[in-house]
Order: sequence, then structure tokens, then C-alpha cells
Amino acid sequence: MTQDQPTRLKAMRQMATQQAPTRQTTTRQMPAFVPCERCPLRRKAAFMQKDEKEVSFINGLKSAHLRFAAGSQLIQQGTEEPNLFTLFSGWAFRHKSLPDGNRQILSFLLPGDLAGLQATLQAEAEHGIDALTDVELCIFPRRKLLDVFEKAPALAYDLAWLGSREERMIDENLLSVGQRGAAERMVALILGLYRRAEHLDLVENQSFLFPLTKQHLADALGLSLVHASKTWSSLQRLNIFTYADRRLTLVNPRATERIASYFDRDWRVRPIL
Amino acid sequence: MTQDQPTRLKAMRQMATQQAPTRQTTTRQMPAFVPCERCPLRRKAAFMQKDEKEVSFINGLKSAHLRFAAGSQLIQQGTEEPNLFTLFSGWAFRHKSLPDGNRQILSFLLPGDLAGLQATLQAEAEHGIDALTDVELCIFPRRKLLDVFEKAPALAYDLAWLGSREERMIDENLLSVGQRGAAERMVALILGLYRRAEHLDLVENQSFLFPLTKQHLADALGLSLVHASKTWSSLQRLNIFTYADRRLTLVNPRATERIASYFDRDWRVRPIL
DNA sequence: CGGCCAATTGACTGGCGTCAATAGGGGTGG
DNA sequence: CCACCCCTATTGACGCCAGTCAATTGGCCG
Repeated sequence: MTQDQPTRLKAMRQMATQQAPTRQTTTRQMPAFVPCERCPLRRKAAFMQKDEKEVSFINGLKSAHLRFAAGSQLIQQGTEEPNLFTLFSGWAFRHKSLPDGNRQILSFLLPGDLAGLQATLQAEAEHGIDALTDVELCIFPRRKLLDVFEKAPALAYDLAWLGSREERMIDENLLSVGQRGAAERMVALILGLYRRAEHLDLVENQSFLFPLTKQHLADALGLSLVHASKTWSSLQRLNIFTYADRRLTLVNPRATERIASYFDRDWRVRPIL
Repeated sequence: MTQDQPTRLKAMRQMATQQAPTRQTTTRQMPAFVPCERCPLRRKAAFMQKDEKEVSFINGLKSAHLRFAAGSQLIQQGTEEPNLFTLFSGWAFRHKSLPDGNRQILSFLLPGDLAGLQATLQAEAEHGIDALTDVELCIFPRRKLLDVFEKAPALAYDLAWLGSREERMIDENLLSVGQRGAAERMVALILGLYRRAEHLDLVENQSFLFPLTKQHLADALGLSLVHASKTWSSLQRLNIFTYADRRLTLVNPRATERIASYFDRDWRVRPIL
């Protein structure tokens, strides 16, 4: 604004990331197609249990089951995306960038989360989605969407429900980025991911896989890389959590929630496509 | 975080606002019921034109047409809300607060916008909605929602579409708050509102009603009241816009867009309930 | 071994928050 | 009709949180 040209050259990082594996260059191996009727994910307690008929209808929508390597661009900002997908395994994140290269991570995706709804109902994606770890996706072509609304109203309702859940999570992130200090913000993010992982039975002994780099943290929290790193260290010094082997262990989740003014959302079972 | 008790006592402001007109105390006058078939709003070019049958179906959903005074709480954070509504006239905003009283404005509502979708698909609202000006609402009881999905798939699709539109706007706000500087942020917000107003034929000579107080600006942008005020003044000194009589005039919208890295979204006609 | 990348840490800077004093408008009551 | 209050806004002084710059380390890989 004041200084126009000498923009914060975080753009460099962006360039670097750019040449990271893109969709094309990605090893897109061919795992076995997992039919929804035998999907281990949807059997988890976190998800709504549907009757056979509905599950097989969903299976009819599913056009492929793909695997991508960590770092792959699953959806590219500014392109038209003909599919939506449910994350079958792994982590991913939605993000949006400014022309100067600054990137904001909008939300994280965990197994069972549906992605591309926004992009799908609109014409083209205004955000990108990248794989944070190796991932597997259940692909649904978006042209079948209208069918869903016409032939399976209950499913359509689920779709809308998932969209609204996603929006609530972004609301929370916006609240965080706008109103919490750096440390509180980071704790709130970690707690949110912890609770979601917990709900998917991904937590053992208050410890879970935490694949974010410092750069991801910074981009999600609206902090600089350096400050994110410092905040991270200070939280460890405060004995909020420990980190080893890509696994993060919360020392005292409930006490930590108070510190960050974190509030548990309602964790009712949710639909899964 | 570091200092727990001496929280930023912006809470005071909150208390003050609290005793402002609440839903109950609000003058909730009884304007004439506007049947959807004769709704002047939905005729605007911004909205999808529907056939008679669908419009009368929508009218069947509409249970009331209410007016609220500026400052009224339309939906209260943490309560169960049995209705959703379309904003028929006036401005409103969604917001979410931390226990220390800090408030984040999540998005603004202009005529034709649907509100309460998130709150409605879930059990209870995790955010509040306040009237920014005097408003009129078209009320739809949420228990009729399932009906919509079962009997009017096209309408259900519209609903989902509107939800996804809302999410895109929040994405943009999150990007702004997380990655733009104070001045860019403010310009981006103003431009966004300007374009939306323009689309509703609410702009004349690059000037439109701008009912936000400095406090609203601060809360929407994640800035302090004081800094928001200073940023506002500096933008005027830079001759970005002028302000008089609650009306804001953009001196050069297109040039201003470049300053703020603002990008026009796609302005296709959208559904309205 | 050398290059690349994520991460850490210190020193310095600057943007934004906080405190505080002041001004102006609108409503209300003496 | 003016006094008084409350609320919104403005402006300056000061301080701190977070950004920037830069040097260093350690892991991974060719």
C-alpha cells in the first residue's frame, strides 16, 4: 500500500513451492478401487451409518479412487475442476493466494471431509487444495451433482450440511486470525486438529500425527515463518505440548483449551459421501 | 496467553453494545406482508428469474415479513434459531465473539442474501447476526427445509449454491485479515461492499450508502478501533474515497482495485429465496 | 562431500495496539 | 434554550508484538 513495489518478497517461497510436485508431475499411482459398500472409513463411529441402498447409490457416483503424493496440487486456484472428492486417507489443505505470493491456508482436510463443493457449485475454483501427506481420494464427477439433488434428496441435504460445517470451521479460523494473539491462535489451531483427529480415532495417548511444517502453520495463522517458529518453541517451553517423530502430544488438552478460549463444537456424527 | 486475567478490556465496549436494543426490546413493527410474487427485490437483474410455480412455492415457505430497527440482534450467538431469512432490505452482519468480548465480524449481508443457513442446518447458531441499518426480513421456518429438499430439488440446489457463495466470501475475508496490511485490508473490504451494492443498483455516481461505524470496520478487519480510524483517515488523505452523509464515494474504483490486489469475483445472476 | 531445504535464533525495525485527552452530534430534561 | 450526558470519532504519545534480515544448524539426497 504505502510501498507498492518492494512487496514482501515471501513470493520467493511461493516460487519454490510452485516447482514442487504439481498434479501432472505427481506420482499418481493406481490403488485398488474401494467400493463404498466396503469402505472402512465410513464405518467409523464419527460418521452417519447409511442403509445399503444409499451407500450403493453413493458408490454409483464414485468414478475413481486415486492416490497422490504429499505436496501434490489436488485442485489448482483459478482452474475449472470437474470433480469433487472425499478425502479417503491423509491430510490436505485449502488455500488462497494474493498476487504477491502471500498465501493463506483456509482450512485443513482430514479423512472423510468433502472437498471441492464451493468450486463445484461455482464455475471455477477460487482456491487451491494441496496434499499435506500422501492421500487417497474418492472422486465424484460434478456433473452428477444435479442428479443427487433430484434423485436423492437426503443425500443432497447431507451435501449442504457438509458445506455448512465447512463454513463453520472457516468462521472459527477467521475469528482466530482476527482476534487472538499469536500463541492463542496457534494453540487453537492445534486443538482443533487434535479434536478432529481424536474423533476419527487417530489419537493415541494424547498424541497424533502432525504433518504441518512451520510454513504451513505460518500461512494458516497469518504469521511470518519466523514468528510462527518462535511461537511454536515458546509453547513447547511452556510445556503445552511435545513434538517428536512428526507426532504431537498434548500435555493437558482440557487445561489447554482454557488457555486458548477454545470451545468444543458439537461432535455429532456427520454424513460422509 | 502470556497474561491471562488482564485481558484486553475491549469487553467494556461489548457490555455497552449488549444493552443496546436486543431482539425483545426492539421495535418490531409490522410491515405489510410482501408476497414473493410481487417482490420488487427479486425482479432485479442481479437475481435469477424463476417461473411462477417456483416463486409461489417459495411464497408458501415464507411465514412472515418483519421489520427490525438498526442495532437489533436478529440471531443471537449460542441460541437455537427456528428460522432462516432473506434480507429484504437494509444491511446486517454476522459476527462471532471470544469470551473476552473481542468480536470478529465474519461477513456482511445485503438485500437478497440468505442468512441462518449454517445455524439452520446445525442445531444452534455459533454466531450472531445484527442489523446494521433498519431491516426487513422474509422469514422461513427451518422445519420446512426438508420439504424443500424433497419437493423442490432445484430450490435445494439454489440453497446449497447460496451457502457456497457465502463461504467464498468468508474465504476472501480470511485471506484479507491473514495476509493484507491494514490499508489494503480496508480498501478490499470497501471495494467488496461497493461491488455488491453496485450489483444491486445501489450505487450512484460511484457513491453508496456506507453504514458501518469505525468499530464495525475494526471488528471486520481485525484491527483496533483507533488504528482503523487512523487507516480510514489516511485513505481519505490519499484521495481513495470521500465520505459524507453516511455515503461513501470511490474516487477511482478500478485504480483502487489494483492498490488492494482486489479481484472481481464472477457476478453471474444468483438465486434468491 | 556439497547442495538444498526446513528450522532455529538473535538483532533490529516497524506496524499496530493501548492509553488518554479532546471534539462534536444528538437526545433529554431542567 | 441551554446544560449535560452518552456515544462516536479523532489525534498524539508511547510501547509491544510481530515482521524482516541474516547467520547458523542439521537432515536428506545425489
